[in-house]
Amino acid sequence: MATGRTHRPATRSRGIPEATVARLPLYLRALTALSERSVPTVSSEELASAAGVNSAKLRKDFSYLGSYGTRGVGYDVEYLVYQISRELGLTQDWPVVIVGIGNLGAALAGYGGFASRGFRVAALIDADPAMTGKPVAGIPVQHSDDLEKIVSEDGVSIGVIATPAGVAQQVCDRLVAAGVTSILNFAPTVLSVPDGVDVRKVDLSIELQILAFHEQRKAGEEPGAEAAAGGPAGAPGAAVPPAARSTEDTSRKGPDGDMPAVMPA
Amino acid sequence: MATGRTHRPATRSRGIPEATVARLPLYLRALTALSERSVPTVSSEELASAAGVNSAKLRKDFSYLGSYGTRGVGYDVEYLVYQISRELGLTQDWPVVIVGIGNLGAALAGYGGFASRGFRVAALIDADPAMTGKPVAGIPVQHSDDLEKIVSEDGVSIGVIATPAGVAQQVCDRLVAAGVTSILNFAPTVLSVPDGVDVRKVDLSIELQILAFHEQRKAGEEPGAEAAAGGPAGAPGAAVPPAARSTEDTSRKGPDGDMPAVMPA
DNA sequence: GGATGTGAACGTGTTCACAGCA
DNA sequence: TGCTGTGAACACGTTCACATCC
Repeated sequence: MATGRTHRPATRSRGIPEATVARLPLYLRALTALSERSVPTVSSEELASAAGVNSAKLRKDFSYLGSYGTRGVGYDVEYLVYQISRELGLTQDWPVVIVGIGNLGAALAGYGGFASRGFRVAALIDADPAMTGKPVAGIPVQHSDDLEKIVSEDGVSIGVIATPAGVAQQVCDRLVAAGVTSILNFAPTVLSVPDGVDVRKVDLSIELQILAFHEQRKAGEEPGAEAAAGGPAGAPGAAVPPAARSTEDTSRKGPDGDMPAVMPA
Repeated sequence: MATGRTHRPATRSRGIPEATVARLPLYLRALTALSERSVPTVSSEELASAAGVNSAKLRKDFSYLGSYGTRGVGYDVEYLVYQISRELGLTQDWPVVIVGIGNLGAALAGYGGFASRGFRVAALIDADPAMTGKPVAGIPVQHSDDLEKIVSEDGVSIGVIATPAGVAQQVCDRLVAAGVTSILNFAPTVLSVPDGVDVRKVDLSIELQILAFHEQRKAGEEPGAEAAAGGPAGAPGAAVPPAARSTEDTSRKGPDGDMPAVMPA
């Protein structure tokens, strides 16, 4: 969803579509579960429903990886687990640093899904001296003064930023300068990075806002729902609309609910 | 990215593309920052760069909302803040419950980005009796026995699941039964919900896996980089490849790095 | 002049439907 | 027969480039 840039437009190599790459982890998880239950093979139909996609998409996705699978039978679970892992680069060890050990950083440090997928938390880093040395999820927190040393000595190429927004860019700059080339950003800021560095972004409040959008639509369009009047339900006594257009308001073609007459300067 | 279903294909209403909706919160954040600095107007160019998108996309996005903006001048910051907020449904108050108050749940409870966007944490819910009554981020944790009561009494329509994967589906079922129609899921599971309920999913390990994929590519294709041999760098001593195909291995057209000869049953 | 707003071209992703193979 | 693998059709999203209006 938020990759900094697609590295090179289509560097010769058999290009796996980005949308497919984003689903491989989903398939991998479903396959891992099957593997643990010692299921030997799955059909595209079964696997698709376990992963929450439709089977045509799944087959298409797999076709980009190669012709694994057997017609009339399905896919060999173990074999697919390996192929997808390899494709994603999970057959190698990825040391990761987490910067910013608040509640979120701590949650990430203790998240089981990392270790089981080839990711190793190489270090936890925080700027607060009071945290230094304190173990979080069994790993002692190190001070951010040592960030560069940690990254370069451990050959870390993936960094996770879980700091407040205000310091995220400078943490990012230091990580990049020290050699990190992939960043997962939880701070609600747009990070700017040089070419060749990937940034992915996870934003909790954005997700909620998208849900709110759809939620609002439901209320407005339901056959016999809540206090639905004309347009999208007249908001109850909550946030006060900030301000309005200065000069005219003719020619505004805002579809409905134009503006409650208020005024700035 | 992971909406349960597009509610109704295109229910008469002026449809705002999903991709646009997903970017509105981004614009809103950038605009809010400008508003706080009392900037009166922005050009699409300036705003786009603050939000991390290109200006053509931004203008197209805004054109779906209506003709806000003035040719030759730009957009009125306050006005746009209001219009986008309204479009997203943030001018009303959304009570939210968070279920599962571990580190992640606590991080969410304390996350400033909620309150400032019309979201109100109505309740924190956890199954552990030892947590009950304990305040987290200033809000006392309630026991999950009371989930239904809390949801219905407070008119909660958005629920956040931050529980372990094992109980996520049953928490989800209870939330839905109690009246929740939008769910933000942090548990690494595919939730199944009835029609009309939206689910969005945030998965930490998936994001890392996507980064790993690109990271691996970089190493393999860089002009003069790391231990690059032929194909995508021979993985150092890490995860052992799980298993191989049973019968043949002719006819496999796995593009490269086919399989290290091992065997299941 | 200098910006927005938008049709048209393009590219990406999804779905259909069926050929091909075990 | 039953499933995978995939071309072709379609839908969605992005970018270009320019007409339009302040």
